Amino acid sequence: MRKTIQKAKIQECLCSVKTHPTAELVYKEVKKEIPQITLATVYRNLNQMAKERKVLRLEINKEYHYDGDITNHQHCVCEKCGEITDLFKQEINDFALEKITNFKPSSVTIIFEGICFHCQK
Amino acid sequence: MRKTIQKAKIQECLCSVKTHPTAELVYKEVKKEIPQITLATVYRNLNQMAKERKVLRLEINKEYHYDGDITNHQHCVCEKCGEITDLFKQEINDFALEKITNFKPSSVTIIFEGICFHCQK
DNA sequence: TTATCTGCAAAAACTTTGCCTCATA
DNA sequence: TATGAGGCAAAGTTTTTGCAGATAA
Repeated sequence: MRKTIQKAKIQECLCSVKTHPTAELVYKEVKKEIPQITLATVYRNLNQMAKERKVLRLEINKEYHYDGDITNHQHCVCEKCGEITDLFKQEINDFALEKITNFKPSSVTIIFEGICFHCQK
Repeated sequence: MRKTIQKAKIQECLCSVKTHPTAELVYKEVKKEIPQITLATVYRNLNQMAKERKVLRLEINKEYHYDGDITNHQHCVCEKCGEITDLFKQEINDFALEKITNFKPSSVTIIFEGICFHCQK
């Protein structure tokens, strides 16, 4: 895997936000600094990085969302506004992994769907 | 919501399998009994049933997979063969829901990715 | 130098939608 | 018989792919 400016900026972009952007959003952001970049390049790099577990890929509402934070955590998705927020409860993952048998998990994905703090008002 | 043969057969199909089929697979199955049925009808009904929480809709590998079992459980997805199996550990969901704050969850989705029992050999 | 990566454009895959007809209630 | 549902075809969205030229090592 060769170092390129595109790759570096994509990773930089993902690590600097907590919004779990889609490839499209990463593209728009990175394009500000590298105008000639294409969506295909963004997809290719994000896929590669996800495969190497350098970023997290979530499937939410029929789109891939990416997360630069690869520490174990969970996600909350608001059914009203669509916002994706993090929940850091390591013990949830630990508990879940403890219970599993007959299957060798390499990852656990835990997603809560519901109404976020703001939309509850 | 009006009763139709299509709807009934789709639900029947989902409830009789443990394979978490996609709309396409449900379509192929139901088509054996209702040859004139279309994929669009299957999608429309599955979406409706998912919204009414009569079936479960999972997003796995960029496809919707449907589950006729709406009791609380978890899913294991094999990274080799793609098989989706159920894991019934109610306590995992309970534990997860217990830990959550500032968010009103209506559902929890817990997916383990890894290598299934068969592919481990 | 050479193998990998990017940009561009086109294709692919999955899902939804519009419109008209049919059938349930 | 009135309205919701299905069939058909087309469109929409998101993601992937092939190829030729560019670039990192």
